[in-house]
Amino acid sequence: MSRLVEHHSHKAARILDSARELVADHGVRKVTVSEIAAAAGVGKGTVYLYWPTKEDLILGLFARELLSFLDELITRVTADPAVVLPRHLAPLLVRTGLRSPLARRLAAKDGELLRLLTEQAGDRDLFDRTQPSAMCQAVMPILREHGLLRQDRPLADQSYAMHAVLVGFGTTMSNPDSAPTRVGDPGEVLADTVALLLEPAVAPAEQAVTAAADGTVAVFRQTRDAVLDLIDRSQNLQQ
Amino acid sequence: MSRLVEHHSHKAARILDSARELVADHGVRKVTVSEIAAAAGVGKGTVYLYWPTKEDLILGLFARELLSFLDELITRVTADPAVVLPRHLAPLLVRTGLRSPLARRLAAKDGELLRLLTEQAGDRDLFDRTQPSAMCQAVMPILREHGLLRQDRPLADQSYAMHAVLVGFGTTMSNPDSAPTRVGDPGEVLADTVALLLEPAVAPAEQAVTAAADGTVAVFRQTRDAVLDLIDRSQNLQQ
DNA sequence: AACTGACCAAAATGGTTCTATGGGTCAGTC
DNA sequence: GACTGACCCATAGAACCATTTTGGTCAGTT
Repeated sequence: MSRLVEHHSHKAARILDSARELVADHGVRKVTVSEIAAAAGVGKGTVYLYWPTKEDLILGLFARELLSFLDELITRVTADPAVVLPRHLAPLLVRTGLRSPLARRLAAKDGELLRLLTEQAGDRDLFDRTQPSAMCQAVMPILREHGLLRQDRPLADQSYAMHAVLVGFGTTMSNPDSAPTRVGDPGEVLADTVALLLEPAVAPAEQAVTAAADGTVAVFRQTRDAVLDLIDRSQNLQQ
Repeated sequence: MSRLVEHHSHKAARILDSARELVADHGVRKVTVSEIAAAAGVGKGTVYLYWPTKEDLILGLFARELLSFLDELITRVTADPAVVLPRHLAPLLVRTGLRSPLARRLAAKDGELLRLLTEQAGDRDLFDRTQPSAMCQAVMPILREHGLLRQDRPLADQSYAMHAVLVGFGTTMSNPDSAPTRVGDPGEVLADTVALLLEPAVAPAEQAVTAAADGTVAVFRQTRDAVLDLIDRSQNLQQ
């Protein structure tokens, strides 16, 4: 039984789709519940059947984007454990992040969205866990433990560098005009950068890669569960 | 004969010092010419003896910060050509940038300062030239030409990667709380990152390093001249 | 010549009043 | 039970106006 209201209600699904589109285009502050309802082809009261407040709707929206993000990561890593190799993981994280419209709005400093995400302690905790720094902190030790990272540098330095590289490439890839040169595929440059920086000279055994993939997926699943919990909290109780 | 008015007038020097401090603390919009004059211990009319408008004063301020930045780079590279090695140059650029209060305000999106710097075409050109992307675009080909960069990757990719790394480390170093781990000296991590990423396996000859340093200093001098030209334009004609 | 600060006029600001907006509710409908 | 949209009321925003502020000037002083 799915915990997502849109899996049980077509109208709820349409409300979320409309909300996502409007908020991505105009930002939280500029979008009204009336507009969302109109775009979804439902009455305004219908929105309040599913979400207690506008704020809960927006939180639920952001949480679903995170869910998609995590599901993409989990799906890709489960299908091919080699995806956790830094050269594959870094471009995947950045590319998937860049395809998340609310995350991009957040990165571009949408004040109202940031305020919503950080005013409740529980929500802030989740928000913090989706930042590149938390991802690096959680995942890098696992990669290191299984030999996917070179062993001749301190892990703390490697985590810091990975974080800085993700931030730098994420920022530059989201604003190509700021880049000094045009490159074919920035994701490939990132892959190469991370490979040179972090990967060992000798490729790790397949078993080690698989073990690292399992560990990484476990972390992603934990975060995913926390996201589902937030979604539960933001919806009205289902009958 | 120096083109900087503060080298000829003690009062002009005090005005600049006061302006720098006030703008660094409060931002352009919140600071008045009266406050600057009072803090400098001069009459308000005195400010207009040296600068035609408030805007010109602020532009002159920013230009002087750039001048300091460039002078620091030129001084260090001239003193020790090895400073142009990527492992030394990258931390130098980031550290020196982080010690520039107006540049930091700009990075933190001080709207009024950004508006001032970009509304005149000539000023915008200069502003653009001080961005990391322009620096990379101008300097990387020189390093490559003299063998300071590995030759097994396209130069365009290397420039892009260097830019992304500078942006990522600059952003993270200016906001340590956002980092995943505490590291002793982030500048050292940056140095190591850039060395692994860009430097050739075999260290270049000393002559090559010196030649690269000369070429790099020439580029910095050109930018420096442009900055001096802007300073000239922002001051009242000297008698 | 260098400098000052009173002065001017334009712009900004703060306060008040009035109108518009929008989050949320709920009686009525299907 | 699911849904609707008129309605309510708190808040935001617009318009207006009086006052204050500030960029820039310049007659007078040293």
